[in-house]
Amino acid sequence: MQKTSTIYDIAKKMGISPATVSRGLQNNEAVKKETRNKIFSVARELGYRTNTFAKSLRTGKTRTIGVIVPTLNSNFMSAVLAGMETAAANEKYNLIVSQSMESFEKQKVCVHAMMDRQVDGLLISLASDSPDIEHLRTLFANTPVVFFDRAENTDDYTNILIDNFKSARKLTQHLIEQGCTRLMHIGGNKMRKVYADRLEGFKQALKDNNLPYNPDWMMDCDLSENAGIKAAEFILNMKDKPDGVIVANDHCAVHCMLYLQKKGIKIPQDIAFAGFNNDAVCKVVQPNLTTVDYPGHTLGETTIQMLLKHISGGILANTNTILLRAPVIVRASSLRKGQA
Amino acid sequence: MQKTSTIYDIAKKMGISPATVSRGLQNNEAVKKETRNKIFSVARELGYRTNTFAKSLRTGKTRTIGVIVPTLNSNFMSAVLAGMETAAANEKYNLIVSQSMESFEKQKVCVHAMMDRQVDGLLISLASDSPDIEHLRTLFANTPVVFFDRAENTDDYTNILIDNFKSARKLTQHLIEQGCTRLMHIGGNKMRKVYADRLEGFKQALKDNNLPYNPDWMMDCDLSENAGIKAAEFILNMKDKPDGVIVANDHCAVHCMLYLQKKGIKIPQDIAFAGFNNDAVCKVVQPNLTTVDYPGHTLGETTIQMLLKHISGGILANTNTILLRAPVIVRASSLRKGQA
DNA sequence: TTGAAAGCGCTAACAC
DNA sequence: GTGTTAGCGCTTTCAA
Repeated sequence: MQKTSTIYDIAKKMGISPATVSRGLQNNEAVKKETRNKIFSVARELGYRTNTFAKSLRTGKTRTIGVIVPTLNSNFMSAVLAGMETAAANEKYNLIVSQSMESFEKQKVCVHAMMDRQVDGLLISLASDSPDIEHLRTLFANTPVVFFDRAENTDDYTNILIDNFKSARKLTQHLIEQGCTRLMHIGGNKMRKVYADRLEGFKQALKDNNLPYNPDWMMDCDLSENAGIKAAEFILNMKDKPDGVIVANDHCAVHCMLYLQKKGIKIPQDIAFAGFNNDAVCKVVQPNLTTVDYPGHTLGETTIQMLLKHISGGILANTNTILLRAPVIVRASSLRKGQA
Repeated sequence: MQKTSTIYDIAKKMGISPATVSRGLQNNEAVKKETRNKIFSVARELGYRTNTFAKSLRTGKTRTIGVIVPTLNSNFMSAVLAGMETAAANEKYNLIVSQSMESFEKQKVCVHAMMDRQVDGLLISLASDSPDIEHLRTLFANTPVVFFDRAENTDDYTNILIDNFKSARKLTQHLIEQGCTRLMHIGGNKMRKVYADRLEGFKQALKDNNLPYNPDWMMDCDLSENAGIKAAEFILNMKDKPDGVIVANDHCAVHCMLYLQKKGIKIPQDIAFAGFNNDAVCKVVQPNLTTVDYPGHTLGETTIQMLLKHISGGILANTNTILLRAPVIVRASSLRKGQA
C-alpha cells in the first residue's frame, strides 16, 4: 500500500510551505508564476493527486450530483442519463446514480444516501408511489433539487418536463386529420402525471374537434407487451370498434397492433395507430409506427444545466418549470390519406 | 445555511465525549447499551447525519464504486447498470458512473476522476479504441479493478465476460441443424473481442460441421440500421446467396431482414436469420428473430459481487475470468423444419 | 509573495 | 465503559 503523496510532500521537497503549494495548485495569482510552475512539475513528478475528501471537508463542495430514477433499465432513462453525464462531465461534475425501484421508501433511502454524500445538487424523477414530496422536503435542507420527467406540481422546485399534454393533443389531432372519428386511448397509470397529461391532451383534441368523449374507449394498463395483447382482445370484442388508437407507449402499441393484425385487422385502414417514445421498435413494426419523439438526451442535458444554475446561485425564479417540446413523428401506421 | 449537527453537538448535549458518540453511532459493543440508545435518539432529535468526507478522510474507504462504460445510451448497458445498482445498493455501496464515449483519452480522464474520488473499486468496460491497458495500469495503483463485457485479455485482472464464442457457435449450429449450408456472418468491429469471439464461434461451428469457410461471406460493419440495409443490398447482388445469416446484433439484423423482405426474399424459407442481444425488436419483427439472450442484468450483478470480494480481500485467484452463459432463443426467423 | 496555524468532522490508539 | 488526543489532507484567514 504505497502512500499517495500530499501537498506536504511537495512542500518539503521544495522547501516551501504547504499553504503555498495549495495556492499554487489552484493557480492562485498570488503565487509567483515561477513557483507555480515548479509546484506543478514537482506534483507531476511525485504522482500527486488531490485528496477530494480533505478538499470537500474544507470547502463543503463535492462536484458531485446525485441522480435518483425510478428504474435504470429503460430506453428513455438511459438516454436521459447519457445526456446528464455528458453535460455534467463538461463541467467536471460526476454523477452518483441510484434507482428507487418505484418504491417511495427506497427513494427516501436514496435521498438520504445522497445527502450523506453531500452532493452539490440532486436530480429526481419520482417513484410512482410517491404520495407527495413533503416527507422529502425536510431532507433536502439546503441542497438544490431539480425534478425531471416525473415531478410534483410544486412551485418551489424547478421541474424539467416534457410537454405531454401538447404532444398528445397534436398526435391526436393528426389522427383526426387522417379521418379518425372514433378514437380510443390506452394509457398508463393516471397517478403519474406524465400519463394523466397524455390523456388530457387526447381529450382536449377531441374537444377541439367536437368529437364525443366516450369513457368506454379510455383504458388504463401497465403498458407492457401483455397489456397490449389484452387491449387487442378487448378491441376485437367491441361491437363498436375504434378507427384510431393512441397508446401511451410504443412497446405496448406495437404488441397490440401485431395481435390485431394476426386477427385480420388492417392497419391503418381499419384502425390507425400511434404510440409514444420513438423506440427502435417503431421502425421495425409494419406499418412503421407513428409516435412522439421523447427527447431523453435533451431532457438530461437541460436538467443538468438548470441544476448547475441553481448551484452557482443563478436561480431563475420565473422559469421554475421548463416544458420541452416532443415532436410528432408521422409514419405509415396512421396515414390513411394519399400517401402510400 | 443552517449548520448540520455533528458528533460534537450530540456529545455536548449529552455531556459525554465525542469519542463515545462516534463509537455509539457505530453500534460498538464497548459502549453501554443504554448510552448507545440515548445517542441514537439524540442524533435523530438533532437531525444528525454523518459526514462522509470526514469519515472517508479518516478511514480511506468511501463505499463508492466507479463505473466507466463506453456509452450509457444502450439497451445492454442500462440492463448492466440496473444490475450493478441493485447489487451495490444491497451492500450499501453507491455508484459513480461515467462514459468514455469510446475514446481512450476520455477514458483516462474518467479513471483519473474515479481515483481522485477514491472509489473503493473500479468497474470498466473498455472504449473501443483502447490500444491496451498499460497506460491505465499505473493509475489503478492499489484499487481493485474488474473489467466487464469489454476486457483486455490479461491474467492479472478479473474479467467478467459473456461467452460470445460459445453462444455464436451454438447459434450457428442451430442454423445448420435447420438445414442451412451457406452461412453468412455480419459482424462488428473485430478490434473488439466481443465481436471477434462471435466470429470465431461462427467459424468453429462451420468447422464442426465440415462446412466450407467462405471469406466473401464474412462482412464487418458498424451494426447500425443503415449497415443492415447496406448488407441487404450486398446480399441481393450476390450470385451465390447465403441460405442463413447471423448478425452480431439484433438491430442490424432486423433492418437487414426488412429490406430483404421488401425485395421479395422469404425469411426463413429463402434465408434464415439470427441476431444477438434479445432486444425488444426481436418479438416485433415478422417472423420473430432468433437470437442470443445477452444477460446484462446478471452481468452487472456478478461484476459487483466479484468486485466486492476483491474489496473485502477474498480474491479468488483461480477465477479471474468468469464466463457467463448466454442462451440461444429460437424463434421463427430460423425455423425451417416442421414448426410453423 | 509566502508562512503559521487553525480547523472541517470523524476515528482509533492509548489511557484510565 | 468512557475520555483524551492526535491526526486524515486540505484551505484560508491573518500576519509578516
